[in-house]
Amino acid sequence: METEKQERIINAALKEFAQKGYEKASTNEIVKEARISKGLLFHYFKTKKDLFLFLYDFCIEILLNEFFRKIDVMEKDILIRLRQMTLLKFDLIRKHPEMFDFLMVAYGEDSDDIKKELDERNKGHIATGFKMLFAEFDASKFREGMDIPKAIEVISWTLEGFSKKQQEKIKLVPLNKIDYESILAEMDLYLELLKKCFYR
Amino acid sequence: METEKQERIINAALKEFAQKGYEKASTNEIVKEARISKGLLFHYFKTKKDLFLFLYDFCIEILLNEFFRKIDVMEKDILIRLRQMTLLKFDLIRKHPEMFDFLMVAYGEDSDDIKKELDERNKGHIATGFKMLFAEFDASKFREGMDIPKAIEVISWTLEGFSKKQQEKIKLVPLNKIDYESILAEMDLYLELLKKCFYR
DNA sequence: AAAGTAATCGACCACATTGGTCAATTAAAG
DNA sequence: CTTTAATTGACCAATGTGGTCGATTACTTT
Repeated sequence: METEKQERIINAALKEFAQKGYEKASTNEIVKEARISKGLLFHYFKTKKDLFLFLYDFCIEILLNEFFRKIDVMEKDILIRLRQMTLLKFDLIRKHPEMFDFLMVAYGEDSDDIKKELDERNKGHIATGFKMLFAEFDASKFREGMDIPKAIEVISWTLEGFSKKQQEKIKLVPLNKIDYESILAEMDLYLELLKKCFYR
Repeated sequence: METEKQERIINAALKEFAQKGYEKASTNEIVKEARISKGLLFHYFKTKKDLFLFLYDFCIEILLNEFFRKIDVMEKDILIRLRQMTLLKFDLIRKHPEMFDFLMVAYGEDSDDIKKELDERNKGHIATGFKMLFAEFDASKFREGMDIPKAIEVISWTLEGFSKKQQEKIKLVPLNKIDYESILAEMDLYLELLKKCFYR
């Protein structure tokens, strides 16, 4: 099958699911957007559920792989590591916005039809990866008497809050002229502030 | 009309809208849950839209009023003020969880049918209230050379992140035995940490 | 060229659900 | 006893659903 048609189907489906969630998403809309017939869609994916779960695995595979491949586990400075993770996240959103949106919606999905399958898959991903990200950092950089786990949480929440704020701003601007440099610079101001507070 | 029946209708509608959003919410489900006839619902609220907007105004009135009535605008210590606001939010969620959930969903609603009306209303609320909350605090408490607006954002994001974390925990526990004291105590640890960093 | 096979189509289906109506019944008030 | 208000639920046209299937097209293989 031509890869271009494949892409059309995948993109159409991602978009539809991301926009409306599993149940409200319409296979009719998907085939319309992908410019294929109803029959073809159900020829390749036997059911709506199959389609959804295929997309899920597909996106996880790509996004998570890219994330873990690029991350530098040798970096022992937790502040830099968190900064790096945030940057990676930004990149993924920029490069694969549809996949990212889809996964976000899938994560919050609670339709009985797919909940079980989704939970199973998540156990693997979440448990496997995200513990590793905070392991073996250099605790000696923190000030004495500092509650380090709490400090790390504060940093994470700050980065998260900042990201969300930027994400909302970006939605209102034409994509071609977004000044990533200045966003990055601003983020570093927050990190500098926290560094002065938390580090020796 | 009996207040008890009123409450049944309101609660049923809040629950349904909060659960499924405006469009997916079913008037049939609402009347079933409220144990009234279809006709009666549309006798009081001419359309689904009317019902939704009534609920919105109803909840805003109650929750926002309660919030602004209880908040102490004389408190000049921004850390204490933010702490207070978080506590108030906790209280509101505990006392009116359905209303809170409903407003959260309503806030993210983007159905064409109601978007216009919702935006109009929001302009008023958001603009009016939330600027005031950060006005006239005592900036002299901060360390010299500190970027105060950024510091305040960090505090806000921390409180937000902490709240969300607790909210998720709470969902998994039977409501009767939640230890609010210890949650509060833990929150104060974060605030203490930030105070040491940001204040003189 | 013929035969076979895989890709593709779109009309069609049975079914569920929707927001909303309305003539009729019951309950309350004057 | 009459008037008025509250309340019912069967009913409606419309829309949309996920999925099927026999027919058609396009491509290979013989």
